[in-house]
Amino acid sequence: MTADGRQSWRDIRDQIHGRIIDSTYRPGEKLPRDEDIAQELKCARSTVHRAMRSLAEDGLIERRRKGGTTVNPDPVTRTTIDIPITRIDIESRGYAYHHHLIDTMEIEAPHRIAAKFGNPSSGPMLRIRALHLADAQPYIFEDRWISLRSVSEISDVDFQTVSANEWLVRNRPFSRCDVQILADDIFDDEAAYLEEPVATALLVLERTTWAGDAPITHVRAVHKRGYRLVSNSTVHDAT
Amino acid sequence: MTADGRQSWRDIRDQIHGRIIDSTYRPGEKLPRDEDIAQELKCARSTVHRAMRSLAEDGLIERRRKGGTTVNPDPVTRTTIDIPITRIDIESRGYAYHHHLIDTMEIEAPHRIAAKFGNPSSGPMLRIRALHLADAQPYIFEDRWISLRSVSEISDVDFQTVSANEWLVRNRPFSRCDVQILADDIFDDEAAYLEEPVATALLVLERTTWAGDAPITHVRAVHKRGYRLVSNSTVHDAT
DNA sequence: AAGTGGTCTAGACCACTGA
DNA sequence: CAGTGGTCTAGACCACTTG
Repeated sequence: MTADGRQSWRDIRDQIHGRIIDSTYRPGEKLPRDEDIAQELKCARSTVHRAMRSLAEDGLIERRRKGGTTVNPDPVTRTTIDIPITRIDIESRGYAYHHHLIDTMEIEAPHRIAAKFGNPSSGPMLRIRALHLADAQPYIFEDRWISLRSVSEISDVDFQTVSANEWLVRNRPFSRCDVQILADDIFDDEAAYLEEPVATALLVLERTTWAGDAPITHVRAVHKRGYRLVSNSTVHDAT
Repeated sequence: MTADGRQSWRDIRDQIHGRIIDSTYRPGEKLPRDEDIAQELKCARSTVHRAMRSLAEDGLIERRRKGGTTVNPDPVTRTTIDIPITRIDIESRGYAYHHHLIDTMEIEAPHRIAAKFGNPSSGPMLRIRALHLADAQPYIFEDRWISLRSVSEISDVDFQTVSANEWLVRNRPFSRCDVQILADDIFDDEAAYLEEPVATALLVLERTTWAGDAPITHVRAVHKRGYRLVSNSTVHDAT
């Protein structure tokens, strides 16, 4: 509620949310039109729209033109995670950052990598393997494939100075990004670089990015034992 | 661009984004006021606002009243993940779902659990341990603590019929949720329930939720080997 | 073809916060 | 206390989609 007695979109959201919780609007069911809700709750339609968008972003409802608004029958816990540039991650924890380039090569991507892009003919790629160190201790091992066709400037970058991770994040906007998180058995070489026993399962992030339909990069980042991904604390200031 | 030649907020967003990429607006630097950008790009201030909100949601810029808009000096890859109700997760993969309640008890939370809520005196809690099965195979082991003070109705729920997971998601809206993702060594009992060797590290999700300041639940969910968390594919339809 | 959500505009006022 | 972003309103029109 604002100072002059008008309803804020948060109020409207909370009221609609309340009706979903108390089953006034049941899972799978259709809500009234925005305009009708606006009239009932005495606010502008755009305010209802703002509230609805918030609920839709949280995955509680689904909206379709002409189809109307329906309550998601299977609510989810939606959380957002920030994956920082590795150097920043390490420095923000108070460690000294070092970056060790292991090797690079230009080859055709093997099928399992091309498949990540959903495109069997993804062309020649630059493969970069590198180790990120925190206070001289291994922290993240990364095995990266970069499309030479989509990112041709990459040949001019000196990866001794800047990590591929940082260069790409800063210079290559992507329009699509897939992230997968898993605990994986690590391979021989990964184990060696991270100084862990071979059989150990560690936290792995696999990330694939595209610009439009063009593949940019796929990276497998194997994290040091004990690493935790932490969600952005989403506070929905409940009244 | 809309049919009648007006700029859509996506156009505006892409133009501003472009200026961040090409260093017209540099990391850490201040952008012009919304109103000035609106004049320059010939659109309404609210359209600029809409574009700015999108960029802020993606973590590219930071906005403050009076302080203005600044380019985030350390961009991140922001991704959202949906954690479904476990029954839905299993069924949507085509397996038969079963739920096995292991045990429940009402006790004061130990310090390590109370600490998750940031509150040493979180009161008496209900601890529930349960196993979720997919086609009769162990899938997720969950060790859950529920605040009896905040969720008093919980005593009336029959956890043979509905899992605590599902009941809470459907009936207890939360205003804050912390999620942590890690690959953890599993404990003796967890290993036994999941039929994995004791030393194995598996994917673990720890979730803590509050309603306002009141703790609701903390759960540690240990996932079957091979489990992958997959991000919502964010498509930023690039032009 | 018609209905519903999505967006844009213009203007007013609020609320936070940095100087 | 003044400046900037945040929100609300009313109205018009667009665009998607379903019947």
